Amino acid sequence: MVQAATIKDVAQRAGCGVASVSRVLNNTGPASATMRKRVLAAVDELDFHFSEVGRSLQSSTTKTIGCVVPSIENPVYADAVQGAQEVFLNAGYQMLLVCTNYNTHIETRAIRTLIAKQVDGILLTVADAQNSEGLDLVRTRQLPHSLLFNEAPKGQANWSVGDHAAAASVADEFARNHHSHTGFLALNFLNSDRARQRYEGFAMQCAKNNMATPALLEVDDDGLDLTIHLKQFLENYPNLTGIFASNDFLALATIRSARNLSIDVPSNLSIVGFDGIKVGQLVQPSLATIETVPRALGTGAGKTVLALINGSVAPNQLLKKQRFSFRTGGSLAPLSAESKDGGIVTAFPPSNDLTHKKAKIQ
Amino acid sequence: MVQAATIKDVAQRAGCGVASVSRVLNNTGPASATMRKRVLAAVDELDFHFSEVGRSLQSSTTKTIGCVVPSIENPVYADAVQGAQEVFLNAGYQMLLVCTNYNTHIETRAIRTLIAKQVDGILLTVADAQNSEGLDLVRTRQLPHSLLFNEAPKGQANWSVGDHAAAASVADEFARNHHSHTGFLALNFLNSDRARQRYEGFAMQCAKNNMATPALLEVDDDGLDLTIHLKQFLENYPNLTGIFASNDFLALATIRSARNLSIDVPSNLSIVGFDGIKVGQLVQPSLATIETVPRALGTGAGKTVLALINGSVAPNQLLKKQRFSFRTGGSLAPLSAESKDGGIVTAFPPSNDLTHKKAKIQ
DNA sequence: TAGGAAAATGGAAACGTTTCCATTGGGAGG
DNA sequence: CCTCCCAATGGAAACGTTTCCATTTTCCTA
Repeated sequence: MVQAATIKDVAQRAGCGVASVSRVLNNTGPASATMRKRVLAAVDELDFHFSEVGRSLQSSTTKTIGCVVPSIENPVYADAVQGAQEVFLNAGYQMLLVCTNYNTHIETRAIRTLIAKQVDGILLTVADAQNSEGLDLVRTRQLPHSLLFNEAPKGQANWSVGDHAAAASVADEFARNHHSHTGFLALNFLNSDRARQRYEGFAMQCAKNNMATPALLEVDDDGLDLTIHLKQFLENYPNLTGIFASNDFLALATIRSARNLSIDVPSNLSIVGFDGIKVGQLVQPSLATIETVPRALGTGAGKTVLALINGSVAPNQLLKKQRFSFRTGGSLAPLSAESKDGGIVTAFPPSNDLTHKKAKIQ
Repeated sequence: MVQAATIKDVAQRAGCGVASVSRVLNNTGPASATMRKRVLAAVDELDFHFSEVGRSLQSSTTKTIGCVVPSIENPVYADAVQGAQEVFLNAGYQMLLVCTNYNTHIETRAIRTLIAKQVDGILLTVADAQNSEGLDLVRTRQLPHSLLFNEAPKGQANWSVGDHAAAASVADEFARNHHSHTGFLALNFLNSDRARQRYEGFAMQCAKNNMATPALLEVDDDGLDLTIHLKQFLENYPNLTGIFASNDFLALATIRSARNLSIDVPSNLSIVGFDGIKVGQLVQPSLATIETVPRALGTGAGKTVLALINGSVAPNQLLKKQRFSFRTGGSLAPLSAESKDGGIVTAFPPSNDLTHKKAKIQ
């Protein structure tokens, strides 16, 4: 690490005081033409650049914004993060990124560190917005911030999908296609308020549509092979004709597992995903899903934080209808009369056990 | 923004000098039991936390590492970034992330800013490692750094796939399957040294295998609809039986476009991708591709930078064979004898065939 | 040419740490 | 009881900026 020149070196070289250097370089306050020339020359010779650390200490602003998300391996978060990052960069800010892996302990510690680093603002997706130590810290310091993907209580800044309503619309689509026995497939159900809201929205709307309460299947890793889980799930719930997967990867993995089990999608089983990732449109059958706009959420939340920082007016939140939409796809088809009276059930003989107990499969 | 307490406030409250506070809190130097108690009490009452900015200024270390990549919308980079980020976090460092969108101007500016912020190290994927202003800056400052995905000249730190060799192995696979007329499909060909290296490695090995020089098709946006491009490409090169796409998304998009054109993959056209993204295994036909280990590259490069920072020994680079491997998949099939003597050529008539009749296009 | 206002300039304090060094106080050994 | 030593403690400098304010210089005008 070669030692960088400081403003003192420049002053010495230019034969002036540090104040003059600062004034010239920042164009603040008066300076004679000769002084300008001398300072600029010295800067050039020494390849001087300001130390942002010194500046931050003096100005108590770091031009840095924190961003906390569960994981950018999920393209939804990745897109949002990238969108926010671009907004920040254009405004002269840089972004400190932390991925928490849905671990609240990491989440809290990360937020603490970001505060200690004196970020000017913070963007965050927490595991549970109702109960987040880190979020409380941010709030009590009144640090400019916006939630991302999490819904916030009363008028607090947040950019979210509207998981409850979106999931409800999936129930409506199943109803429109005459499915009445459905399942909900979740990953990280315990660690994410979004997954829970999706389940609740879905279940609520199923009830409204006089459909059966959806059966719940939790999986705890996103390994690709759901085949065994799916087989067991379908054995436990032989009437099932549709599955709502809480994200598109799960949905695609389910389709593939169904293929392994020789269950045709959609004629024997309909699948709907959530998120609207790009590949969903490339595959065969194409994936019916909730299409979301993660990038727009990211840029929106980014702009909100910037507005909070410099006291300008925040951009409008997205209207409800712009936040998600149902995307039709080949993985969801109307339930045929044939299927209804047993077409697929032959493969999964009805069991006597009609109770909807939770199918938690390790 | 509520004003945070400083070490002076703590000292005042505890009725001691700031030096004592520092000693107690950092466990450096002696302190009496009563002093300890008083300081700790004051810290508690004021909810004091050190300002990392003040610390950085004094210690000239920021516990921050920069990371510059083209885009985390690409899961390959996202995985690598996340891996590195975890390594950093475990070592007590945080990560400043910048996405350049393959724009060298942004790349250079970002690196400049990171240096001004006095990051302790930097991880970077540049557009062209042979000619990168930003990389030069990093090198002349002797800032601890590692390249990621870029290959570096002579013993400089880098964690890369080995694009040339990997692409060569694709040529070998095509040869093994009796394909001799192939195409190379590239995105960002002009902006990425990786894409060029892949093409070169592929072309070189094609030549070694006595295959035709691969036809090159560049596309300039990653919109999903390659159909028109593909149609034209196949018309221009009617003998083509295999396409090597420079990443898996392009490969999947190509398969889908082929489907639109009623060209069956793999019986009429074989496709091989690059990267080995997860969904490649979920789709039908599964994607033959070069499987890479982006996460391992990210963690490796992260550890290398940390080692460079604290002078310890860097982890071993991955051996060549561990960096990539060919993953077989349903999208690549042997060219059948039938096809060879005209079976598929009906769909792709030789240039002397005037009919140019293709199976149901568009 | 003297006077004065405006322009130019530099010194120093402040931001929040750590650490060097000097000072204080207490206890043990003579 | 006096020394001496060591533990404990606090003051102050240093890190790299910005900015206030006092001082010097310049340049007009009377």
